[in-house]
Amino acid sequence: MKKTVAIEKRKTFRHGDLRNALITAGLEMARVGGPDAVILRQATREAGVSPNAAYRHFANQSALLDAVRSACLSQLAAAIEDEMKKFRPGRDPQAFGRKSLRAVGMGYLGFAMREPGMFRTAFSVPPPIHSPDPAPTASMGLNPFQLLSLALDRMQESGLLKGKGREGAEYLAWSTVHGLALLVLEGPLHAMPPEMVLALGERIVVMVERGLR
Amino acid sequence: MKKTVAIEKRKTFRHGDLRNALITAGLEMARVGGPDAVILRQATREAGVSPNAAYRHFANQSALLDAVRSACLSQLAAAIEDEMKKFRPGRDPQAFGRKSLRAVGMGYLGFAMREPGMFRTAFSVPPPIHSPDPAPTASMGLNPFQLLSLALDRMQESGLLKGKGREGAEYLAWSTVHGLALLVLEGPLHAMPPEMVLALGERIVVMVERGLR
DNA sequence: GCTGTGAAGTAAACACCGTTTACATACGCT
DNA sequence: AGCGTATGTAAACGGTGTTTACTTCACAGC
Repeated sequence: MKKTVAIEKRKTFRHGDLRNALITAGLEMARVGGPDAVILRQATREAGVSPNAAYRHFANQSALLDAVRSACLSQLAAAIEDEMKKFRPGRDPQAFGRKSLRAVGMGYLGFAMREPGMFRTAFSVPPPIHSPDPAPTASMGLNPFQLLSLALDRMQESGLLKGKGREGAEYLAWSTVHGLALLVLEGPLHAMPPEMVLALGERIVVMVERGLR
Repeated sequence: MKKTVAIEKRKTFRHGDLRNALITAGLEMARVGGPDAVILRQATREAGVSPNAAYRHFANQSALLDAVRSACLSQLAAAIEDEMKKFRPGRDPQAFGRKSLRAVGMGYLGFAMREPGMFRTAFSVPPPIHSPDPAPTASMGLNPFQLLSLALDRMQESGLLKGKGREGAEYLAWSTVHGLALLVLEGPLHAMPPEMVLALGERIVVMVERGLR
């Protein structure tokens, strides 16, 4: 059986948009098989191009993977945003803060379960630092880390988090959800049914909220 | 410069202990470079044996990696045990419970920082389930998960954890520390100085203890 | 003590991967 | 029109996992 609907041989010598085509192919491979599945030669094959053509657009396969990872991070951010947009400030600031934190946690975890390959790819190898993220694709333009910070800020503003509790709270909250996601995806919790995972997720967000203060 | 002190050509046709030799070589590769660095051919080379000889002892490279991962898990368990052995029951059961939980968390995190390659290997691909672990090397014969359960049991016995709080607490506590370890090892917290990581670790254990109840 | 049988090694090959070097094409600018 | 350069191709190299066919030798049973 042939993959990818048959690659029609293009007529033009130039591809026209090879760089994007490679990223798209890579993204799909990441979606299906995680970071180790993004194979440079395979991407060129799907783009209907010779293997080394890729090197006109990426220094090496690692650079391609970087681009794919960036795309994965964007999708994760978008998933979190979707979850956050369900709530508006309203008249109870504390409830808004809590709901924001919950949205980040569950959006994160939900994406990990819905798109394990992309999630694993997003966090495969070190993106040097979280500050200058070159892919703010999602509509708010914030990466997952910044979305979490936003939620924590809301909690602080509403008085749910006092001064000392706010410092570095990103790291604590993130660690918690990230850890659960990975234990479920590729750790010993692999066989746990999704509804139980989500229940754990709810509980873990509560634990963070209570434990941070 | 030659690696591994020069492989002396053995005189006997049989190697004698090839399986273990391959695991040992693989473990060292994992230590240095993580799961992706355990290369079957390289292992046979270091054992002074032809590449396909490995297939007399392992079905494929994945099977070799499984064995190496199992060894990594054992080392992690041993590191946690070392941390736990620093405390004995004493006359304050609650303090003992708290110290036990802290030992598990910090032992886990400390190993991750001291031996990133082994740690990443230990949790690379799914060990099907956590129950029938074929490598109880550490002296108590408990795997990391079981050591955590033990610590939580102590907290429960001492009254620090009431009935409902105890259920599934393993997953919550583990997620937290595991997440921090991975964010530090291969995530956006890559550049964080170790002392700050340890401080976060202390704080996270407190958060768990307080958040669980 | 001889033998034969099966476990444990070797040799050679295959397909696939990333990457490099040398060459071909055609786009777009002057 | 012509040319420079960005973008493609062809062919090759070394490394990987894996398979197939052959060789060696330790040891059990006569």
